[in-house]
Amino acid sequence: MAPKNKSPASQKVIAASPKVMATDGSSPAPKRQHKADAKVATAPAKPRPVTRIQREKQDIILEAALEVFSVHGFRGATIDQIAEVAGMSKPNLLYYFPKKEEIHRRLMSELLVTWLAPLEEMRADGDPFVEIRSYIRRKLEMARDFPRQSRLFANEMLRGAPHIIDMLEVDLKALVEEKAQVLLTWMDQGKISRTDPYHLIFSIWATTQHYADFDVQVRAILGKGRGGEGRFEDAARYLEQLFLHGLTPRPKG
Amino acid sequence: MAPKNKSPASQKVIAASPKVMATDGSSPAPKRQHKADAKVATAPAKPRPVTRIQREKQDIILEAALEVFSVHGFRGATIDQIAEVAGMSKPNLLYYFPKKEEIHRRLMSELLVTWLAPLEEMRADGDPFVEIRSYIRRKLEMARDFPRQSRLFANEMLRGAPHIIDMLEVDLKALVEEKAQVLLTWMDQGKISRTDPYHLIFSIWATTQHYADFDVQVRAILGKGRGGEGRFEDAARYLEQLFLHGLTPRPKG
DNA sequence: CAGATTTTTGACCAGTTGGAAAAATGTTAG
DNA sequence: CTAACATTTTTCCAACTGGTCAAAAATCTG
Repeated sequence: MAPKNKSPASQKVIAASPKVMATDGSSPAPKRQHKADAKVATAPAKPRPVTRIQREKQDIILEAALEVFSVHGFRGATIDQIAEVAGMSKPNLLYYFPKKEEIHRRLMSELLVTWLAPLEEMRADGDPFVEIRSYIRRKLEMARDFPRQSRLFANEMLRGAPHIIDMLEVDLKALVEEKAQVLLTWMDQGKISRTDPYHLIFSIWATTQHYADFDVQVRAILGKGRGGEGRFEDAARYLEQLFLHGLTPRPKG
Repeated sequence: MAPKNKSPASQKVIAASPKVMATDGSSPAPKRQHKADAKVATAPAKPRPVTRIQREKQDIILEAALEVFSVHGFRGATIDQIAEVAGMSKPNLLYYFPKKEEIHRRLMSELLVTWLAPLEEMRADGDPFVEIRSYIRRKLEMARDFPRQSRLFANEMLRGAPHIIDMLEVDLKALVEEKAQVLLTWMDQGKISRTDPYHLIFSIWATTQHYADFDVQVRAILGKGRGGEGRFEDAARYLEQLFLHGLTPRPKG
């Protein structure tokens, strides 16, 4: 496997998700305009000022924002903090993201995409146990490799998900319903134990993300000995046993 | 300007935990002193009123603080917000808790006690399945009845638990180690499947608290139909199956 | 290279924040 | 009733907040 993680690698995480550009449509055109310059009727020939520098700086900012937002939440984080982590002045940061909320929105929409990817990969035509096992693995790897994203997500949930509630109710719900259907099919076929597919998915989310969101607690309890890097391997083994053993249909006895 | 009563039921939540009174060093109410005996040289006796009113107001403040801290976290919450929810002016609130941090600290230390109680109740001399099942039930009930406490705890974890890391590494760790030992004994006796007791406990925490911390997500996915009050019953049934079925030792064959 | 454009910076602002001080208003024991 | 103490309110403040703006600096054009 790839027992590597750490900050430098995770740097690209968010940007490395060119999948869908969800509901954000922010044209970062920091074009300075005078009041007199009203919008032209049809502006199709809008030059895209997305220069190299702009993209780089935006990535740096988003990375810094991830660092701060994931710890303090939206309200608790300050632009100054983010700017400092990003190594630039506050006005300079605001040149790229005129609003604090905009940074967060970008982060959230990009996050959702990467966050749902593992579940999307669960194939109906695969072997149930292999698929579920792989899904758990992938989720656990994300908790290990991208803990900040996990915490960012958790922070948003705790607040009631004001910025992404729509996406949850539409995209996420649809995806989960689809996969729940897959699980139900497997159950009907007797391939896995009959149980509630929704709560099954919830429990996989909960158990895997726990190792990112409650990392401090996990470490504190496991201590120096077992709290090291190996804890994810232990967790993987345990969760596999919990879910697969639990799902194994037992011959009536 | 009428301070509006919020949820009267939830008002007493924290105070309603008469369990242990932990680490908060509220010494047994020193009566009011007259100046006569106040001037004793060796009197380190701080004037600690703790009148009835004080206790009432403090409870109101703590309740309001729970409401706000559990949503916005420590940094994101403001004293003004808390004061408004508590139905008093900011300076008035500061009269009872001179520091914002102090409110949070109180909340956290009281929380830890109630939060660990369910695990403490898991008896080594009981039937393993009954004990584990009861533990899961209790934790789930707490997620259902005291979701704000759960979120307060989660918020603290996400930040790295700066205010309670010590307690985690000492009290919590000791408790978990004790109970892990109990679980190991049961495993040795062949009463439950052999597995990692620490991660087993983690997974119970994760799955149960999920229904409080990620409540928005759960509701969004289950929709109006199954997202109602019944979701906790469904969750209880599911989790019971997951853990107990998963732990049932199967006759080898 | 000049000129145009993009990026960065420093000064600044209005509103919010945690908190201090003190005056004003209860409350209560004697 | 009244002094002593408890509580509340009013006023204030310095630091911080998200954000603006024009000018300076850097970069990109031809």
